[in-house]
Amino acid sequence: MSRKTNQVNINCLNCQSRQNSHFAELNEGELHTLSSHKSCVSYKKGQTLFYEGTRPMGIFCINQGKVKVFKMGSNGREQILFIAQPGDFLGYRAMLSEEFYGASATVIEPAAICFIPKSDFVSIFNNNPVFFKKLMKAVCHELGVMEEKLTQISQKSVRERLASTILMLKETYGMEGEGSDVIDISLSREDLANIVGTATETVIRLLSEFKSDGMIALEGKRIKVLNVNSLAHEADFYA
Amino acid sequence: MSRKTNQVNINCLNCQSRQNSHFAELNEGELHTLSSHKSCVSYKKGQTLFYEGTRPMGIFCINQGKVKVFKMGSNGREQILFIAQPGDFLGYRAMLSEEFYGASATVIEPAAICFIPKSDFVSIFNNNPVFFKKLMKAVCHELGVMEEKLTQISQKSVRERLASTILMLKETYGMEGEGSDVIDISLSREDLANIVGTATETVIRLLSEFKSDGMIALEGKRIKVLNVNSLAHEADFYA
DNA sequence: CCAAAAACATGACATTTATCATGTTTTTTG
DNA sequence: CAAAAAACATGATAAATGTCATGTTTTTGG
Repeated sequence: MSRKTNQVNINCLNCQSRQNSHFAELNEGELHTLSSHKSCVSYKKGQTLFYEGTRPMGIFCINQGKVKVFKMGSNGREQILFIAQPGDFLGYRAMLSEEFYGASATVIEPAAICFIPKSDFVSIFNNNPVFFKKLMKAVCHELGVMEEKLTQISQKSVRERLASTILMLKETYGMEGEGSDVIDISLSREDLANIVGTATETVIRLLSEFKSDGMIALEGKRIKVLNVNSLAHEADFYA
Repeated sequence: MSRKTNQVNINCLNCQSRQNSHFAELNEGELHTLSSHKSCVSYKKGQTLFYEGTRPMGIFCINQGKVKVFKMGSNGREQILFIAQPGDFLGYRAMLSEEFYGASATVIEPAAICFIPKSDFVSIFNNNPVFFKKLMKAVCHELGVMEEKLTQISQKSVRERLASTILMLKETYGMEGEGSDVIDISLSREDLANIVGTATETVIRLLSEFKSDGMIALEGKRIKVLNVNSLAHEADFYA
């Protein structure tokens, strides 16, 4: 029985992660529909939820852990589009546009993730226009975010983008209270490079520079932000 | 009366451009709603429909002409997100996510464009779930396209992106039948650079190279595609 | 717990691409 | 139509970044 994935028992009704998700305001009946055919599984780092080019069969709802969503370029390098965390769900974009997955999703921190078949998900929003509108609003927002990323990557230097990415990671994955300046996410230098859109060596070099300049500290592979202002300056939030 | 814009009379019911738009399948009553408070205006090259950072009040429906949608970077260079043509409508993304415009829209070829107030547009999809779903599908598709663009701009060289852009422009704006290899859109070298995400001089230089290599011909500022295969090769559709 | 693999780090170097300068051609407009 | 402005074009140069090579450290798996 050396299975890599294992069933886990997660109840939508009292799922903590649901509070931060688009599912937050569903009623009991709808939650029951969601649960009726779902399967919940624990994943190890490195396991893949779905691959670019395959057909979506439902959505992945993240209860615990982190997942990178990325496209593979012809040079074999990944471009990470975003990093999903508990409360996010994945795969609905391709499902709603009735296309194959445009990206792959791989676990980067040990995760518990539920899979909800397409039909159940569809029946929720078919019967709940308010939910569907919230979903629409979310997708539209996402599109705006992606347009902003495109502009950044096109116009800013790697140095600026790295500084900006570090600040974003701190905001999004920084810990609460004490140690809130430590970026609490296990990202390899390669993954970081694939967010920024550059070579791994370049990220390593620039991190060293930022460290010499006292803007960050490197605790193993964790990054601690020491000086938000000068990082923001590097990120060209003014110039 | 030296007004730069002039009213024009466009009837949604027999609007040719509507056939290629998301409005294609609306019924007569819905078209009447659309028309009830709309205003239709002709625009000259260079006029701006809306500015990044302002509040959307409705949607712009393009009857004739072409419009570039772009974000302004801190360096003052534009990043063109896409070029809208008859049948497209603009501004609904920000409206649906209830945000300010994330981009500006400026006419690049003489245009006739209708403005439909938010309330009329909203009432259409509030009463027509099928239409709303089509809209959702379109936004999701757009998001996929934008993710693809992000990956391209992050991973491909300027040369590859220019070749790829030329092929895309030919597909999208090439003329019908005779002369289908001429890109029928009035784009300055600067605009082209702002699509590709590079400096104007670089585009000019690369166009010269492509010309020397017999892949394109330059007829004034128009680009004629001579060899699709070698352009596709430059665009790295294989390697 | 040890060997193997992966990740991290740094140097040397080549290449791409941006920037600046300058001149020509085309387009716009009074 | 002529002057002015904008767009196009090309050269010279510098800076940013990718690539390759190599060594060290950390992590992983049997």
